[in-house]
Amino acid sequence: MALITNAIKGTQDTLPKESYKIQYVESAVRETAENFGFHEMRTPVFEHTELFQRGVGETTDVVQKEMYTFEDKGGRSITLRPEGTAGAVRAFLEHGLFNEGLPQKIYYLTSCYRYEKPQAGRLREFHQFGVECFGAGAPSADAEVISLANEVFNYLGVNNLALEINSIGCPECRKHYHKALKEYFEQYKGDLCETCLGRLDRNPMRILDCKSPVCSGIAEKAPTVIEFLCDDCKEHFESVKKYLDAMNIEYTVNPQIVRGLDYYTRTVFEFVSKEIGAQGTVCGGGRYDGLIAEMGGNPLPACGFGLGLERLLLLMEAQKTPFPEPKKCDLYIVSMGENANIKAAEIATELRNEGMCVQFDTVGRGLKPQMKYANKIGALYTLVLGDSELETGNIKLKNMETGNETEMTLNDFVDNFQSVVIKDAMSGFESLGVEGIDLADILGGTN
RNA sequence: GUGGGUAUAGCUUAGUUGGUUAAAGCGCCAGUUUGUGGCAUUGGAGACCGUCGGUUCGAAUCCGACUAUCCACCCCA
Repeated sequence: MALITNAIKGTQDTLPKESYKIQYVESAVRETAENFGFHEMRTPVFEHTELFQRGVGETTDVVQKEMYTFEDKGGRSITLRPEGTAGAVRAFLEHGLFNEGLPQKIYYLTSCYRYEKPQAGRLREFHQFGVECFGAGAPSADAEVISLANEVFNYLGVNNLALEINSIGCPECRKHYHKALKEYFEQYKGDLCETCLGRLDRNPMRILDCKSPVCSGIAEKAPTVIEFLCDDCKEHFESVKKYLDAMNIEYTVNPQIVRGLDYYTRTVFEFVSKEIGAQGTVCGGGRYDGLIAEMGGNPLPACGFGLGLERLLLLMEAQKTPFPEPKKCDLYIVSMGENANIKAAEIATELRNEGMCVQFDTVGRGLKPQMKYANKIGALYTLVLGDSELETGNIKLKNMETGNETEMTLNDFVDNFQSVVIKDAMSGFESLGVEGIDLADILGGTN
């Protein structure tokens, strides 16, 4: 296939027949975030490369080998954001949001870019819903963001997600832990895999994450971070758990969780699924008390998470989670001849202004193909408009589901179509035994 | 970056031990019905069989390289 008709490796198109699903997910996360008092922040897709080097951490894989970095025409090194937190912190500092009352609770829905080899649940362009809670150091903040993610899953009806939490402590207790880990792993120096040997000096915590059976076997008996937490960190972690219990959120403590971004401190967590392949982390996050100071601000605690929308969609597909049906065409006007088509345009404009979805012929086809098309797009009603209708002013409105035709004058139709549709929709719902219909829903939220 | 699988129409696939015009279903367009969709039926459009090279009288089929894609490692959402 020609280059220009191929999307870039690791990117995806969302086609019109699928887009209602992602729109539904987006509206769900927005609504949930707003209910928690978080407000949207939008930042540019690209930033100075240094921002991510500093924020995400020079030694991380993300920075070392996965960034889309290029030089712009002014000679600046620019990078497409590989994650959302660094840019959010930058904007927080740049606009002095710390002066607008703490905590500042923000969320974002953005694309992220990482140069990785694509596989199930891993793309080069992917989309994240993320939240950040700036200036909140109490354990209740950790629980709050976890709870927000949890509510998103509840809202969407996603289940079988395991919440795993851990505390990796503050820099002070981690220093002691690193030392202990190194001592432990050095006993097994001969057995560790090559990558883990390298990790031994740089960051022994990563060995805990190794998937090699030998290393993970050794890691199983390694000392856990939790044993090395200082009193403050220990108390913080215990308190987070109390909040989670109070909020009725199930979790397991997994001492093996080590996040790959350098900025995390204390609480880290993941929501993990076994149903979407090897990349099972749908949502990951935690506390990053050192990051704001690292970026040049006055020290402020913070926490947040990132949630992969593609992975969430994969999970919903795997679980056959129902999506609300997308809005269909209320009326298709089958027109014959130019005069009728012009009249159709006039009627369509009027009804569209009332919030109805109305379509008419733009191809120049005959009656039958137009009927077929109306059927294909799922039009609820059709109305045939030809010379005789224009002359007499009488029309037949056809309900495409039942096939019933109702005779009326064209003027009556234009005035009353909206209420006809509503009445039919109501009776449809009643026959299903559904109660408490919100009129605004039926009208597509236009009133 | 390292492995493994796959590559035939828009989609899902068939294609014999290599044999001449590459097949079907769905979808698309149109007719059967001079003004009424779904069902049925008939016809039509649509594929240099991923690309390049090799073996052969002859390659969708065998071999090689490349590319793309999927899955896994690594890492992460």
